[in-house]
Amino acid sequence: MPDDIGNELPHALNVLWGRAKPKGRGRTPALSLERIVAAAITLADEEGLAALSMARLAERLGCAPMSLYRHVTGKDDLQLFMLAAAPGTPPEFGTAPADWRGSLTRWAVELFGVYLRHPWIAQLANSPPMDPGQLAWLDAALRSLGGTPLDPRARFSVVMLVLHYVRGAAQLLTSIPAEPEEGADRAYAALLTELADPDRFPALARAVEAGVFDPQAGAAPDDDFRAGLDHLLDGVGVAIERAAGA
Amino acid sequence: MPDDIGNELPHALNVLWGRAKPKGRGRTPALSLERIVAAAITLADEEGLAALSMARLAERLGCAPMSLYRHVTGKDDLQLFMLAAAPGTPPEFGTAPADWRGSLTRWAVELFGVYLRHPWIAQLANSPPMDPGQLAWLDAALRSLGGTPLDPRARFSVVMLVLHYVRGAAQLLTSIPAEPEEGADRAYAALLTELADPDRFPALARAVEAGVFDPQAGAAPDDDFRAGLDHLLDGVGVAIERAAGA
DNA sequence: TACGCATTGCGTATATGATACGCATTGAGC
DNA sequence: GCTCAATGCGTATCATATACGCAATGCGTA
Repeated sequence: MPDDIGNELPHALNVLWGRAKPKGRGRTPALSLERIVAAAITLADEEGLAALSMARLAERLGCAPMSLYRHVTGKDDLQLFMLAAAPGTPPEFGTAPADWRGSLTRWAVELFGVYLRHPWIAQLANSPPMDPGQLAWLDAALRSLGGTPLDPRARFSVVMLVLHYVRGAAQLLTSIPAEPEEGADRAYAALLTELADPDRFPALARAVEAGVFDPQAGAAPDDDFRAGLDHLLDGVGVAIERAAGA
Repeated sequence: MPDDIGNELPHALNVLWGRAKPKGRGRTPALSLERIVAAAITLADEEGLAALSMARLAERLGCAPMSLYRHVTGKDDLQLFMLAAAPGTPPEFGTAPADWRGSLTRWAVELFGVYLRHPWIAQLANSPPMDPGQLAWLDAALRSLGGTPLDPRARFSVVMLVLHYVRGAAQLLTSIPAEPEEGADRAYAALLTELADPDRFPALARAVEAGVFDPQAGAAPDDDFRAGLDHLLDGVGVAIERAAGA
């Protein structure tokens, strides 16, 4: 790993990959990158990404806005750090687990939980993962397929498929307020009932009528997620059997 | 369809669903909602979502920034209009096409094209679709499954699965600059080669080594997309056969 | 034909936010 | 105790969204 890695890379990546300079003497830092990132994550979790401003973050940390810039080159940089830190560590399993489906399911469910806890991740992640945090998750997912006969390209394709599904499902779920809030908009289901004109949107109208959008009685909120995931993994199973037969 | 539909809804939705008031006399409008939305879409396409500001939009339209607010209540409103207009109309097929797989594939490929032409859609769409434009796409996808034995809930689940995949794949593709641009960062593949330490990320290192991230010689850019889509539809096929057998 | 007013266009002002720049502060090592 | 590097932060600037109200304008009507 040569040390000229990121001459043109965002500052955050250089730090995350351990190329921080060993600063010695000087004033004792009252702030630290870890504290800043942790506070930023908490703020985004509690009040949404739109509420995350340098000023409000500084307020929470009890420091002046400009103090943050000693640890972070800018807001983009901060957001990269947040993306790397928030997901935590992926589930552990060996290099070639016997039960690929169980492993990958666990991975997906845990990642789903991450997205639900930090909905802003989905709004932020526009660039491909390049930090150690996200690459660890990616590696874990690839490892879950280590015991299958799939070739590397197919494995990656499967992992991306699962990743996109997890992300999309979480984003959809967090964007729909579960209950008709006191003040604002009625429930999504009720709205669709009014808007889905059977002449204009026949299939949609039938779905609404069948109660697809009504909250399921006694169902866990991630039941729909699990059902879709199972469809998806059925397809992966087909590909695996095909590769095994070939 | 009662006319008190959207007392608490965003202004854009009321307009889109045809509840615009029949204004009569007055000064002849030099601006129109259509022109504003079209210009906003062009701007976002050409310079990215970040470059879309009311001031820059007004500049392009040759009007003062505040003039826009006569047609749109705010920037959020404008973005709703953009989301409704940009996708255009979905592919046409009957209520119960015989070839569900062909229909759904066509739908997915066309939607993929929409996302590639307008990458900002993926960054914007945080709320569930409620405008006629997006509901038309949703309806078309549901119709593609009209001839299958899947129940309504399963159909919706499948459509969401495809939608999430299309969105995620397009977002990933547009976020990676194909070639190492002159100025900035090297290609993603080269970067991963340096960062994927085999001890820390064994599965990822193996994938990199196998050339998963290298551009395929003589392959269309959407080949990877089609491959993933086929995996996905295999899973749908399994579900359909299961439902047919039951 | 001329007038009145509804409706649009826009100038001004304000609030919020990101961040460049440079000075003040402080504490570890000499 | 002194020095100086590194931190904390005050001030200023620029971009942006948008409230508010006046000015411009042309249709319906007298």
